[in-house]
Amino acid sequence: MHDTRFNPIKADAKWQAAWEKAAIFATPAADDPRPKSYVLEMFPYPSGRIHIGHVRNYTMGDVLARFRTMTGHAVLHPMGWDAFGMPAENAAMEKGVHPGTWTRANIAAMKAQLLRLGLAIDWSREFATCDAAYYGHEQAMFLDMFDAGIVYRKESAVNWDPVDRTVLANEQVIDGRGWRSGALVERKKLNQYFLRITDFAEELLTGLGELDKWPDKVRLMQENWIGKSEGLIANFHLVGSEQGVEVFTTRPDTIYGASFLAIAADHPLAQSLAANAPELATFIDQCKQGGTTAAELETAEKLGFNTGLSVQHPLDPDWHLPVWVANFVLMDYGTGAVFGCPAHDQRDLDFARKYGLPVRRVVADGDATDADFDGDIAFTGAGAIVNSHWMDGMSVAAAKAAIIARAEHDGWGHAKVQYRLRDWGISRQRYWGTPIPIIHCDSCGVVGVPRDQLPVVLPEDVDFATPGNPLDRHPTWRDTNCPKCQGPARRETDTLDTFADSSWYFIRFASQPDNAPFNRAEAESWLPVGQYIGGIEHAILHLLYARFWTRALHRMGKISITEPFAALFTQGMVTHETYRDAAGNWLSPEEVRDANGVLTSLDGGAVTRGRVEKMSKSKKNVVDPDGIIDQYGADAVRWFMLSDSPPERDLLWTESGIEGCWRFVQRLWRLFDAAAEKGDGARDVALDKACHRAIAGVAADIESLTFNKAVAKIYELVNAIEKSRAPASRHDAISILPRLISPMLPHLAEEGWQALGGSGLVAEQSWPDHDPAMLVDDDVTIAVQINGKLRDTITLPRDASREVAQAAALANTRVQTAIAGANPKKIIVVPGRLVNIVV
RNA sequence: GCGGACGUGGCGGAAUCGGUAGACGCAGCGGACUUAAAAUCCGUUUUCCCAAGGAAGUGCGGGUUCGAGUCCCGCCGUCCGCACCA
Repeated sequence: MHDTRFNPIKADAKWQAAWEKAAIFATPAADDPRPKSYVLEMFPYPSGRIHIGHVRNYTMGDVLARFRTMTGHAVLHPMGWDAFGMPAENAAMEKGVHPGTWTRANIAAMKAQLLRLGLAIDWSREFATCDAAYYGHEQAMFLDMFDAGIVYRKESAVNWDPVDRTVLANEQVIDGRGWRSGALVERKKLNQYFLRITDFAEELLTGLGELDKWPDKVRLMQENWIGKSEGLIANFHLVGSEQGVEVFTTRPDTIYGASFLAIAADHPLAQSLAANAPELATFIDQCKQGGTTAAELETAEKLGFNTGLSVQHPLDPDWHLPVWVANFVLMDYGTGAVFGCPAHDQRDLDFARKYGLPVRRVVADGDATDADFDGDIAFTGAGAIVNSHWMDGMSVAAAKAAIIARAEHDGWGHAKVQYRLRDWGISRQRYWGTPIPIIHCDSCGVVGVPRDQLPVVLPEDVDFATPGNPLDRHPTWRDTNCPKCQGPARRETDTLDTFADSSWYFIRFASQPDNAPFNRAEAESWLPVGQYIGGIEHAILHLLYARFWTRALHRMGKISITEPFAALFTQGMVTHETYRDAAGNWLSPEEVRDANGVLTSLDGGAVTRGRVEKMSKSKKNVVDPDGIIDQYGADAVRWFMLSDSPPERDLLWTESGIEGCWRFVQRLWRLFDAAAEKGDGARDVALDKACHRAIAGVAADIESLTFNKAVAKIYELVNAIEKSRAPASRHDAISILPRLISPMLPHLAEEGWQALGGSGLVAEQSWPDHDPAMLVDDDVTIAVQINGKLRDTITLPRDASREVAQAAALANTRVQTAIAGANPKKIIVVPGRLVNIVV
C-alpha cells in the first residue's frame, strides 16, 4: 500500500507507539557517562485544556531535548502538573465537583493532548503537586525550614471576606469588595507563616551576577524587585518626651535641609495620638481609603496632618522640626517615617509647598547655592553640599559617609541596607493546597508534625456548599493530639501558597525516592537545570521563589547548588487577529468569512478586524491545539511554532502560515518518497557544500534557540536539493534530511528514515557530522565599492592576496568607467570581502 | 515619575566582528499543467526614473568612519516592568 501524501494521522500514532515501545525517552541513570542535559519547560496548571502557548513552549523544549540526545547527551526531559490552586475550588463551588476529581480529569485530558504532539518526555517521572507523595515531602522541607528558623509566624493583616469567610488575594478585591460575594472586604489580623526570604536578599541579588544565560530583562526585574538601597537610620528626639522617632533615608547628606518629619498613617505614634484626637483619627481613615492602583497613585494629592509635636534636629538640639502624618509615607518600607528635605525630593517639595513649610537648599545645582530654594521642581542631581555648616563643599557621596560616621559616633543613628523585598507570606486559608504540617497545643504552643506522621493528607470528604475553609469546619480532621504532651490539640488548617509547590518540583523531577524529597547525589548529578523555558510572566515570583527555596536548602546543608536554573529562556506568546460584529461582539475565526479581504459574518453582517492580541477565550481568538493537529498533524503544528518569529517574540497564528507548513511537510515527504531510487553519477559540489553548511548551521541555531533561523536553513537546503540535477549529491543530501529535521519534525523524520532504508529509529541516531572544509568556498564573491558604494562584484579565489584583489578590482570595467582615469586616493582591501576605492 | 527593550519591503523576519541590506516564510502578480478545481511546478515582487543603466533606501536629525541597519549624540514612536520605596 502506498499513500500519495504524507498522512500524519497514521504516522503520528505509529511512531509515537514505536517510541514508547522502545522506551527511548527514558531518563538515563545518574551515573551515565555522557554529559548531562536537563531540559525543562515550566510545568502547566491543569486548567482543563492545553493552550496553544503550551504547544509553543513544549515544542521548543522538545527540539532542544531531542537535539541534545542526538549530540551525545544524557537527557532528562520530564513533565508534571502544578495541580493545586484556586480554580479547582471555584469549580467545586460552581459545579459541585470535588477539586481533586476536577483536577485529575483535567490532567488526563491535557496529557492526552500533549501526547499527540510526540514530545520526547520521560512520562515515568510524571507527578502532580496534589499527590500526597509529593506534598508530603514539601511538608518535610517546611519543617526543616521551621527548625532552621527560615519559617516564622507573625500576626499580619489580610483581606478578609466576611461572607465567604476567606482570605482574598489583592487581585480578588475589586473596589474594596470581594470578587465573588460582593461583600465589603475587612482588614483582619491573622497569624500567618512567613518564609524569611529577606534573609537571602543579598545573595539573591549577587547571585544574579552569575546567571549569564538568563535574559538581562529578567535579571533586571528581579534586581528591581529586591530593591536594595543603602542609607542611614536616624533617631529624632521628640521634644518634651523621652521617645524618639526613627527614620530611614538614602540621602543623609541632605540632613541640614530637613524641614519636617512625616510619619505613616499606621505608624504607632500616629495611632497612639489618634486615640485622643478625633480629627487625626478621621484623617488616618481618609488616608486608608485612597486607591492603590497606579493611576490613582499618579494623581493622588499629598495630604498631611500636623500633629503639633516636634522633634529635635540631631545635629542641633535647638532646631525643632514639626511632625506631620502624611499619606505618602508607607508603613511597610523602612521605618514608616521620613524626614522631609523638600529642596531635594519631589514628594517632599510638593508637600512643603502645599503646607507652607520651609524649603532650604543644601546641594548646589551648578552655580545655584542660595539657601532659599525656588520653584516646584526638586533638585535631585549631584553637586557640592552647601548651607550645611561643617559639610559645606563635600560631594554628595562624601557627605553621606561623613554623616553616617558622625551619627554612629554620636549614637543617634547607624548605616542601614534596606531592601524592598518583603518576607514571603505563605499561609492560605484554602482547602486545595499543601496542608501546613503544624499542630497547635494549648500547653505546648506551635509544634511541628513529627516526620514519621507525614504526609498530613487532605481529607477527601469535604463540602463546598458553605462558605469558608472546609478544613476549618471538618468534623474530625482538625482534632489530633500534641506530639509533645499527647494532650488534645488542633491541626493548622491553613495550606501553603501554591508557589511553594513550584519552588522545588525541578529537584523532584531529577530524583524521586519514596522516603525523602530527593536523593542528594542523584539530584546533583542533573542539577542545575541546563535549560529552563517558560513565559515572561513568571520573571519575578516563581523564579525568585525557586531561587530562594534552592538557597534555603543549600543553607540547611541539603544540597550543594545555589542556583536552580543555569539558563533561562522566556518565550513569546501566540497571538491572533480579533474580530467583532457590528454590535461589537467578539467573533471567533470560524464565525468570520474572508472574501478578498472583505470580512463578513456567516449571516452576511459586517465584521471589523481588531488588534492582534494574545489568544484568550474572552476575545474568542483562540485556536484549539486538538483541532489543528487533527487537520495538519503534529509536525506541521510544531513547524509553525518554530517558524518565522524569533522565539522570544510573539508569534502571530495565521491560517495561511499553518497551510504553508503543511505544504512544506508534504514537500519533504515527496523528496523521501522519490529518493528510494539509487543516486549515481554526477555530483554537485554546491549542493554538497550546502548540505554541510545546513548541518553545522541548524545545529548552531538549535543550540542558541534561534529556531526560526534553523527553519530558514532547512528551507534553503530543500530548495537547493530540488534545484540540483546531480543524482548522487541529491541522494546524499536527502539522506541527511531525516536526521536534520528529526528534532523539529520527528514523525516525518521517522517516515523518511524508514523510506531511505535506515535501521532503528531516527530519534536514536547521532546528529550528522559535517566536514569543516566543506563550509568554505574555494571562490568568493567580493564587493567592489567606489567611495563605499557598491559598483560591482567580482569572483576571486578564497585565498587571493590583497594585491590580486586590488588589481582585479581596478581592472573591472565598471570601475574603469566610474573613476574615469582619476587616481584613487586610497584603496581599502578586506580580503575575502571587498575592495573599496576612494577617489 | 523611575528602569528597560525595540523601530528593516504589503506582513513575519534575516544580515554572528562596522564590510554586497532584504536570506527564509507568508501574501500578491504573471505563467504552465487540467474540461475544471484542488494539488504541484516555473517566473516575478524595496521604491523611483526605466530600454540598457542609474538614483534613493533600515523611524527622524546630526556625528564618527574609506565604509553605519549595526557605534555615538539628540529627537519621535511603540511595547514591557516597577511605582508615593524616602
